Amino acid sequence: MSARQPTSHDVARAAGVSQSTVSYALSGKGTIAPRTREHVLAVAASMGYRPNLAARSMRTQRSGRLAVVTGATVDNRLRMLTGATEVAGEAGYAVDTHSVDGTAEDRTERVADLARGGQVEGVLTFLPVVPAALRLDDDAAPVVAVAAFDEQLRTTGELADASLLGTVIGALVGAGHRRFLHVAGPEHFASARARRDVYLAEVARRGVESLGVVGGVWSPAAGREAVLALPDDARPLAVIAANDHIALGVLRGAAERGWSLPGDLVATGWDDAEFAAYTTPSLTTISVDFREAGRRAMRRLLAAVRGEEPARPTTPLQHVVWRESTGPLPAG
Amino acid sequence: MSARQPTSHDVARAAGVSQSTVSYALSGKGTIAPRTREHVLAVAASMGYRPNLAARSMRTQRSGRLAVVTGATVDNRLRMLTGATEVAGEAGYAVDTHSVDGTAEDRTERVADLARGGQVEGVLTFLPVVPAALRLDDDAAPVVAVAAFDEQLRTTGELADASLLGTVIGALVGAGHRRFLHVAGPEHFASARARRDVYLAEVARRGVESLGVVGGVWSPAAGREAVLALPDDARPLAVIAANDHIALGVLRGAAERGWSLPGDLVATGWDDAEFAAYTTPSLTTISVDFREAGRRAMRRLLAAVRGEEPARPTTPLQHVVWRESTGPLPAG
DNA sequence: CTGAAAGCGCTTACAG
DNA sequence: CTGAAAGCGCTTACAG
Repeated sequence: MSARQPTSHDVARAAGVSQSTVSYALSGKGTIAPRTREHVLAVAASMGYRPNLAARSMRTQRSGRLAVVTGATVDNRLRMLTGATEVAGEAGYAVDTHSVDGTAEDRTERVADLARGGQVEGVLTFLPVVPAALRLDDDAAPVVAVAAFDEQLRTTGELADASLLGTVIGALVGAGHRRFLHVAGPEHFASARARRDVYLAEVARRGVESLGVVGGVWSPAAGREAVLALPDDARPLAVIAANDHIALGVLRGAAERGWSLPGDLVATGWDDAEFAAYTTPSLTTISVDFREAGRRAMRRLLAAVRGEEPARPTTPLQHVVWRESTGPLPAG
Repeated sequence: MSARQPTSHDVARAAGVSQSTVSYALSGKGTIAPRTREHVLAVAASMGYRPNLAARSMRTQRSGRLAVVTGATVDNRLRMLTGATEVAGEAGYAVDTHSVDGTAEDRTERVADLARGGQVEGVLTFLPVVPAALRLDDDAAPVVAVAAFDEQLRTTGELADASLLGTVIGALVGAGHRRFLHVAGPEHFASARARRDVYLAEVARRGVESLGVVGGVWSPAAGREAVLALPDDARPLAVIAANDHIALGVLRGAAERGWSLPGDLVATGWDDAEFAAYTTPSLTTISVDFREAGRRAMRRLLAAVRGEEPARPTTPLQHVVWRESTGPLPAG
């Protein structure tokens, strides 16, 4: 057995100073002579001293911990988590990951529990919650929901920004497409609702035909079934899928019917998943910088924890990537 | 402002007992009269009491925290993280997520830092580390590496188990295939090495031709380039890709050359990614239960933390899923 | 069966 | 500029 972690007391003894001097030297807070400070720092480093966070947390009454809530659903949350963890670490926070399943109400309850539990200073959730069910007292930790979309809740709306779909539909109309179909994501995702709403507004505004909105899950099966359910004379058709997984199912459904792209059908996805450039045909989609989204979400949570106003990021998180699944388009 | 979190002292006052009695009642450890215990529990619950983990940790000299190390790479780690978090939570541990980038040496250094830092009781890494570089003292926290493959390191070898590839190659040979190619994953992944080794052993053992081992990254680009680099007379060929992303690139490369599956080429992947059932043709692959892999990895870490022998799981984590990309096979 | 008390390792007024 | 001391909220021998 070797020695346990050195404490500030051990460092003090080795440096020939008092324990409080060690603390002041390390924090840089008190009025410490530069020579003393450097000496203490050198001794602490040579001993491999690391402050005990539990003790610090007890004394400061701040846990130094933030919770991030994720779920098992397959999507881009690991990249968001990566970005969020980076920013939290730079700010001196540890991130506790919580994996939550169940209904939206279950998840909301778990998030509320975390915010009220006093173990964390803030909660960032990557899963939709039900704002009306998220009853938090004044002393609960702040909650930031990524891509949630409600006034009561602090939110990072950028992932729910669907405005680029206007660009996509505009270009397809410009290329001669007159009939559209939307395969939507789950209703409780703000991003899915926003994409559906922009789709409906765009087809109405541009006076083109819509065969409606179908789907409701982030799954290739939804896209495949949407195409298989179409009448033969639905062609030519432009299918706007709410994400790349759904769009992949659209490609698959078209292949099963013997419909070819882009002649019978064109398709678009969302997210620029790793597979999107390698399907046949490759998928036109909207690329999203999820890692940066995670960074921004965490910055927003940190601002809430500190009671500051969050910085309003200006650079866009999304851009359109045109590929083969939409066929040739007029330049512009 | 409302009141801060109640402490065991507050509960004691409200229940008319001493603070130590509250502690014994909650932990169930001391010799507490059942009536007293129930009363304390009821009062604590009514006040919404939650023990301060920092204080507990300070007193018990155990942090109650485990670190999980992930990275930004796109793969199935979120599902593994989900499983690991579940098991840790059930065991009363909080999980700190650390996102690490850089070279294998950088990552190893970060993992070693975490193990030595004294803030966590154990470290689970989903990224490969360099065992030789992971110099840990006796008092460092135990490290478990998922799919690492070295004697020095505790490891969960199941994800690196490539034996099912023998089944796959056997069936393909039985169907008449005589020429194979392997598109491998990165050398520092134990799973990639194991798949390559089984591939080489199987083609040698069965006396079929191998065009070699190419690749080296978990990316569709590697699969696509491998196919584009083949001579025209490589057909008919069976391509064994180290994962589904690579296999997707193989499909794409074949499409670009005008080669059809399964006539000119058959292909297999690994992981059963969500897209694998929806490519055209759909992908024969080896399905892996990543969530269960995460659970088992965390159980292994918990066993190491407790100094126990880990349970040896018996149910398989992987199974072959035959789909269109390998064409029709003889029954059996 | 219950309570008084020590102590985990810090931070931070306060005294010198 | 430095040190002695209090106290954060628990757990756990120990005394009664």
